[in-house]
Amino acid sequence: MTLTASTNGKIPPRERILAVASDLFYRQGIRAVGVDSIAEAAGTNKMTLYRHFTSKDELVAEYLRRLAAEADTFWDKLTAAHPGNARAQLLAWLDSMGQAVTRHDERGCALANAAVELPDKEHPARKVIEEHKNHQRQRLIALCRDAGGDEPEMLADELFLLLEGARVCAQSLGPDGPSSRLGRMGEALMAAHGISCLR
Amino acid sequence: MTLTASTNGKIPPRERILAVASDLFYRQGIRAVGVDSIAEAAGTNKMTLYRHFTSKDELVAEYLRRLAAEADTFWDKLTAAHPGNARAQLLAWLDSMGQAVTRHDERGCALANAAVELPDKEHPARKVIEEHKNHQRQRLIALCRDAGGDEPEMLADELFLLLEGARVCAQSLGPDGPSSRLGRMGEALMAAHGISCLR
DNA sequence: CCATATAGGTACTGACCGGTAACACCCCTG
DNA sequence: CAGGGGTGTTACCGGTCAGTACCTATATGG
Repeated sequence: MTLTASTNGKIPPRERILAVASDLFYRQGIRAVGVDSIAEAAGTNKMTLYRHFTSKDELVAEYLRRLAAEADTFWDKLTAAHPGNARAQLLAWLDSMGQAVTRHDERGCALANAAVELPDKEHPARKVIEEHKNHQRQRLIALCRDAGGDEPEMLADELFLLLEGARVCAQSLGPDGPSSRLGRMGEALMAAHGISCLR
Repeated sequence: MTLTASTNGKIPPRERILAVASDLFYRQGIRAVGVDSIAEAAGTNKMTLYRHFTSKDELVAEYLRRLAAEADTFWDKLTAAHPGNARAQLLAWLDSMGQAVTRHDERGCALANAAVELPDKEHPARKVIEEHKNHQRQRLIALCRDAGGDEPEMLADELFLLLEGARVCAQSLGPDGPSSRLGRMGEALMAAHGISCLR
């Protein structure tokens, strides 16, 4: 029926639902997407959806859990690509973020967006968001420390906030606004903390 | 009936509706708040609401317009408080933002949050958001230029993204996370661009 | 070949959504 | 006093929300 239903080869419904939900939640917003439309776009129905997820809130939490895991895998790849070279890892991370932020379909960090959409502290997604953001921050701090600059925690938080800002800014001023300068800003900050950015 | 209805002295319904809507939209999110609950909390009813606002979308746009105007007034006061002294204005701005970001009821920038909640480019709120963010950025650029640092546009965008990041980060990691360091980060950036931060 | 598990289909619930129609009211002004 | 604009009240519209009951179809594995 729907576009995505054609990719229904042997992928089990749970995966199809999650894939479709991820796309819709990210592009249109969590509250804007109903479970009916998710089920339909996944080429299944609401009953099957509720057999795999106890509630929409749980589906949202799982959607965010997947993204958090993907982000973590991305960090692992970054580490493996420049083994033992924290400075190179940091530069590669910055470069990737700079590119991601200027993509035209960029709608910011799905986790951060979810935090905006779901202010209720009891929502199951809140724990996922908080833990992931904390985890990312800690990895960044460790990276800055290993890269050998002074005040590594300060540098890490600067880069963290800068990225967070660039991703949200891209949604209001577009990918060609201040967000497009994220890479250069990050390098300037690294330099200011005594980490060379020469390749 | 409701708490806010007690402040119903001589304030016309349009103002009451806007005040209540601002509070609810900001705290709970735009999509999470229905027009019925706004009308009820404003001590009036849906009909009166629709006599003053053609649609919920228009009410949302007006809510954001008010906030944008308030922010502009705040800038004007800042300018008047330190006439002719751009450096002092910049420091005062930074100080205010640092304080705002660590407030416990902080839920970030209402305009930026609205951009997250309303991805539809046709929504009347989008224009308000885009214009306001652009305007704020330009004011910040002018201020950095007047303060006499080198690369004023770069500094302004750095501060801009840092603030945007701090406000969104406060929603995931709380007011005591990286956001609490906004002030010091901003001063470091100013110093890096050759603007003294001594009082 | 049968049993069980998983998936699809349909129809439904009760609540809420944004938005409107019709009518009574009250206060201010002419 | 008459009139009218702004307000309040109630009931309603069609649509959508999250979530469920019940039944059928298919596929897999003993």
